[in-house]
Amino acid sequence: MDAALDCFVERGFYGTAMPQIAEKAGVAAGTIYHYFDSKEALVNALYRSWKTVVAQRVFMKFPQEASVREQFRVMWHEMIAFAMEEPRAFAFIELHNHASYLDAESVAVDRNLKDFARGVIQLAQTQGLIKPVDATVLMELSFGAFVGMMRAHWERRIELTPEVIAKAEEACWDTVSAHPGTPA
Amino acid sequence: MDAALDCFVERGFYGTAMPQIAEKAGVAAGTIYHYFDSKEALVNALYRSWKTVVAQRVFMKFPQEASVREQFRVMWHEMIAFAMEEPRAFAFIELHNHASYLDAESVAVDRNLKDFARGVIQLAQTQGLIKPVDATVLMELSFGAFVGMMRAHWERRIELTPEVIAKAEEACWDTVSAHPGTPA
Amino acid sequence: MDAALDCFVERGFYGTAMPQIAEKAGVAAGTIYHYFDSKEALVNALYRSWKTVVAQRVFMKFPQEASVREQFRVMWHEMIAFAMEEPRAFAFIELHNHASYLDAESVAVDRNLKDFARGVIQLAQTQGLIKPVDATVLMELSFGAFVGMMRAHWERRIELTPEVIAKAEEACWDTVSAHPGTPA
Amino acid sequence: MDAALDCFVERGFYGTAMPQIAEKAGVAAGTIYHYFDSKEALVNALYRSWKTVVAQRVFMKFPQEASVREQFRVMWHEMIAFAMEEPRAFAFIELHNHASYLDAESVAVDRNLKDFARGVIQLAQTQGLIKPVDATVLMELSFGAFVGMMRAHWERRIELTPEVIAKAEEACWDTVSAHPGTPA
DNA sequence: AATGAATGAGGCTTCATTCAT
DNA sequence: GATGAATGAAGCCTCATTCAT
Repeated sequence: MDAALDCFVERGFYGTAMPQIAEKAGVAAGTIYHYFDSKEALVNALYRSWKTVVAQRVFMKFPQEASVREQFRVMWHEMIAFAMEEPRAFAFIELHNHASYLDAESVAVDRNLKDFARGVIQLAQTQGLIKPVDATVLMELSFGAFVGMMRAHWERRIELTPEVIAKAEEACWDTVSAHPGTPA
Repeated sequence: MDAALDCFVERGFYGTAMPQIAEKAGVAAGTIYHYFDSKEALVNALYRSWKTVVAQRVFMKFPQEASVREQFRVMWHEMIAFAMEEPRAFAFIELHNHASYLDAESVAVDRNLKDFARGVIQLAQTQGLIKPVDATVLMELSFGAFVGMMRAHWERRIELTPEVIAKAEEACWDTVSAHPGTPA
Repeated sequence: MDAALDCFVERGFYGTAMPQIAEKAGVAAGTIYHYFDSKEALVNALYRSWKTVVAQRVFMKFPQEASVREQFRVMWHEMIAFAMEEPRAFAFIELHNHASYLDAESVAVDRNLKDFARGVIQLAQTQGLIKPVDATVLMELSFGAFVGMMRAHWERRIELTPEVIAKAEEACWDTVSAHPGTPA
Repeated sequence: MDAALDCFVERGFYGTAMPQIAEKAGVAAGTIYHYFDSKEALVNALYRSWKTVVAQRVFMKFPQEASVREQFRVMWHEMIAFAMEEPRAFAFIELHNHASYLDAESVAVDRNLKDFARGVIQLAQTQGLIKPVDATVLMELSFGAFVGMMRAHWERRIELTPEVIAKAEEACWDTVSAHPGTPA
């Protein structure tokens, strides 16, 4: 249900009432329960659905054979592209704290993408291209920087032109690179 | 009310019931209303209170005369120190999306610290020490990286040893530095 | 909701709890809110509904062509009939002070009937049949006398036999008549 | 407590909170309980106090030796005078339905004045000066007319000039008089 | 005597969920 | 499959009352 996304983005899980979602969707309140067992089931389905979309995009576009620098760039731009095309979905999955109602499966879907990214980093570390720091830390720093930028964009505190995006990507590469500042 | 912090951290604003807070605080539900007009007033007071603590720490310790590199390091460590000493407060103010219930004053307090950080960055940019990118973007990237790391720490996905912290700080400096990789 | 009438009559608007109404109606408390937005909406709907019933009765039965004396008698007996047939409704709309929660529309409905009655009096004054006193004053005196009698009846301090009613009607006619005491 | 009068007049007994009364009185909430055992005790004390004032006025001024017509006039004007001098007190005791919280003593005080008035009427009836109708009915009609007029005055729907008051008094006399329309 | 913080029951209202249609 | 009225527990908040100061 796409209406649920709107509601959850705006007021969070607990702040959203099922009748509100139903109204925005143009259906009766009871109808939702034909498709989802409960409010939690709905939010988890929504979360998994969008997390999977992101993962699909990143996995599909990931250039296995390209250089690490290029791989980083592609992943980064893919996530930006998603965040720009589906701002509400991005805000929902990344700008809210879901800890208290996500089920095991949703958590697993989330870990999937992060594990993949960490794997890429770890591989690159063996080649000396990435800083010799715990890969999870680097991944979180890098992803956190990205999320921070997108949050500012969501709150209209910055404007993301292609140039800004490119510069920000370089800056994030510097975050993880073993040889930052080196021309791509 | 310190009990409110616990509750809000765990389940967010809408997910927390006033009686829950009262019980955790060991007082009657009605008592809270002697000190706060409403649940919203409470969450705003809490938010402002802790945001102010962070701002105080950063402002007090900020080395006006030191090098930009040193200034960055101090600010970063000051925030880390706060996040480690008051993990719940940090999780509350940075790991949740407060957009729908913060009042104007709370928003202003938040902007205060960010404006300060941006000012520091802008000044350093005139000296050519920081990347020539929109200062807000750099600030959000850097702060976002920090928050991302702390979120991973909060979720026990990474462990923050002094060494990891130092390395992470360097990585974040590389994010904004015009000459990353240069020894401090 | 007819149960609301019972409750409001007995303890007034503020003295009545929604759950009490729900219980008396044999429904759940929440059910009331499918039909009325709030307690105030409920009391206003109830007030308007009954005021309209009274107005309808008086308007329908009003003998446009009859003598003023006959018109007065008809209006008076129509109101008595209503008060006797629907004692709770009458007690609710006339024996309570609604000032603090009636909305504009409810006030308008009320004014409707009083304007009509005043108009009748004013017309009769031009014929010299009614005392040359401000029509509103006469109307309020007359209606007040009626309400006073009904209040005493409600409180079981008097018994209203047909004979008493007829005598009271005559007395009230004397109140407004320019030639009281004249045989009808 | 004079502040209580203001509150009760405006929103009734159940609609008024003790802290509101305390605030308006400029004292602490607890202070009220030094003088009154409960909210009900307070409202009953207030009711009795003012009812007694009215009774005192009427009894004191009642011209035992004068004509019935004069007695009626005096009682009527005495009540008008009270209602004009203490409009809030009058509105409180006569414009609200107190049935659900008045105690036995308060009811007795009320009955006192009405019994007196009825006695006067009954005596006059033996002289053939008053209509041969149940005395209580006549008394309620007359008093109801008075209250109706004062309610309209309270709601600013009429203006009570001395002339209007005199005319209204005559009209009310006609209500009860066995020979209405006869010059005083 | 006066205070006002504290209480906790209870009031109004919302909401996730059910179920007869 | 879809509806939406109904439910009743639970949420936010108020309030009469108490009591330590």
